[in-house]
Amino acid sequence: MTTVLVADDQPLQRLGFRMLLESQDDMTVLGEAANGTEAIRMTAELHPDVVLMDVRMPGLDGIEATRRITATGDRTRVLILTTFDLDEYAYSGLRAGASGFLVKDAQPEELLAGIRAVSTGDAVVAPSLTRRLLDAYVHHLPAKTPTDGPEPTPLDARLTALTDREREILTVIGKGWTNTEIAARLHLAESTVKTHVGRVLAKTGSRDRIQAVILAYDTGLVRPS
Amino acid sequence: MTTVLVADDQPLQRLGFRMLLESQDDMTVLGEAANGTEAIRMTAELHPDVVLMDVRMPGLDGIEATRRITATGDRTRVLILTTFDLDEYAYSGLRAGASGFLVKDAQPEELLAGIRAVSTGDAVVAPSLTRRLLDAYVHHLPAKTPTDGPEPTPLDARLTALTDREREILTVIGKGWTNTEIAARLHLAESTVKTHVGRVLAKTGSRDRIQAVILAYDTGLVRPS
DNA sequence: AGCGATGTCGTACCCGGGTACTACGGTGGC
DNA sequence: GCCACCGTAGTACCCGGGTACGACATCGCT
Repeated sequence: MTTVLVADDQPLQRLGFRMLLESQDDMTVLGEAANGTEAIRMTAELHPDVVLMDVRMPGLDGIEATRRITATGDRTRVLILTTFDLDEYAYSGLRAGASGFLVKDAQPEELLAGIRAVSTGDAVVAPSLTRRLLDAYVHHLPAKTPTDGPEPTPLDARLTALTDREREILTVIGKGWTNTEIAARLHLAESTVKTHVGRVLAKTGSRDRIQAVILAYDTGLVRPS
Repeated sequence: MTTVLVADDQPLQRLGFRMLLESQDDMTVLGEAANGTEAIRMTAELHPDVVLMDVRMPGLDGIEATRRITATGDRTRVLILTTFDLDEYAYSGLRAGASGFLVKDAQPEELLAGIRAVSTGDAVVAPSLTRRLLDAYVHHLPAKTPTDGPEPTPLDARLTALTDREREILTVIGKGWTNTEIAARLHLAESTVKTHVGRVLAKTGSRDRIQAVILAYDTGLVRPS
């Protein structure tokens, strides 16, 4: 059963979503939020699998709400919806940690498929956006461009939020050390290690140390031996 | 009207495919096969335009069935489906004469588009595979004419001790999947997953799945995303 | 026909990992 | 002087991971 929180300032729109989702026997709507602040509070309270997040809302908008929700390291995934396929929303939304970005005029089936996808950890992007998103992405990727070479460590944005100590912890996590080993070799109490690890997971949006290991490799913080 | 034969050992999966295909007014399902042998027999009998072929089936598997079907010189095209984007399957599948190779968790639209494509003689490959497939191809281009060397196994010695299934398990461990997720996506009991994981750890000399993740990355079994 | 390898599923048990708190000393900035 | 941040440490609790069994079906090989 996928639990969903609907965040949209339009009551009628919320009702539409609720009707659609409740018609599915594998989905249930935990609640409705009318703005970003409510969405954050209700997410912390109800822990839905997925938050259906409208971009335009009075007060705290959907992008900022997404950023704060994903920053908690909670298991909740955010699927952003907007009326228009404006690029800047998509970019900032996905950078804010959203698992997906769809346009509101999509087919109901697309929306449902999108919710199911993000609930299992996958990501979805509206087809109308995919191409432009990919273009922008690959424009940032290539190491084979002869122009700019001085990029040894383009670390993931998620790593910049870490303190030095936390990055150190992430490094040894990436080496496969257990909490006990970390405590022994760094002359710390195991409880302290747990505190650090917990903060690293929260800040990087990793659900467990395995995800953190993968992140360490993907960002190059730890290199294959 | 495109006629399709569905070959998959999972009744539920077959039902899903049938529902999807029958909902299209330009497609119809001629029949369902639960293993490779049945698929071959029913293909010879019904002459479908396309066979939707699962890789993993009891008895004769999808790859071998594909080989025998395409060897008949019949007009029937084979579109291979698998749960994972495992390279060896793709290689051997396409070498077996398949017209396409898609992953099961693709969007229904992708699947439908794929069926229509192969029915008209085109070929389709899952986006997640395209890159590696191209890499492999260009790697085969320079001066090498390998007739018997389809197995690029520079893998760590510890990996050779694993069975195919166990290597699959290690791959998804490397992707950070939990046992519960593995069970769900591979249609296995969690106890079975635990058994596999335990054997993988024992054979690779890993004390826990974190070490296994590291091994998967170090050997290149899983590549940084 | 028998046998080993492989894949599947189950139960029972223990332990490390992760969370949710609280707490306190040091340090640097304003 | 105060406060935000950081690093340290503790307790209590729950759950997923890993281990150790046993069991059964299929398949390939001899």
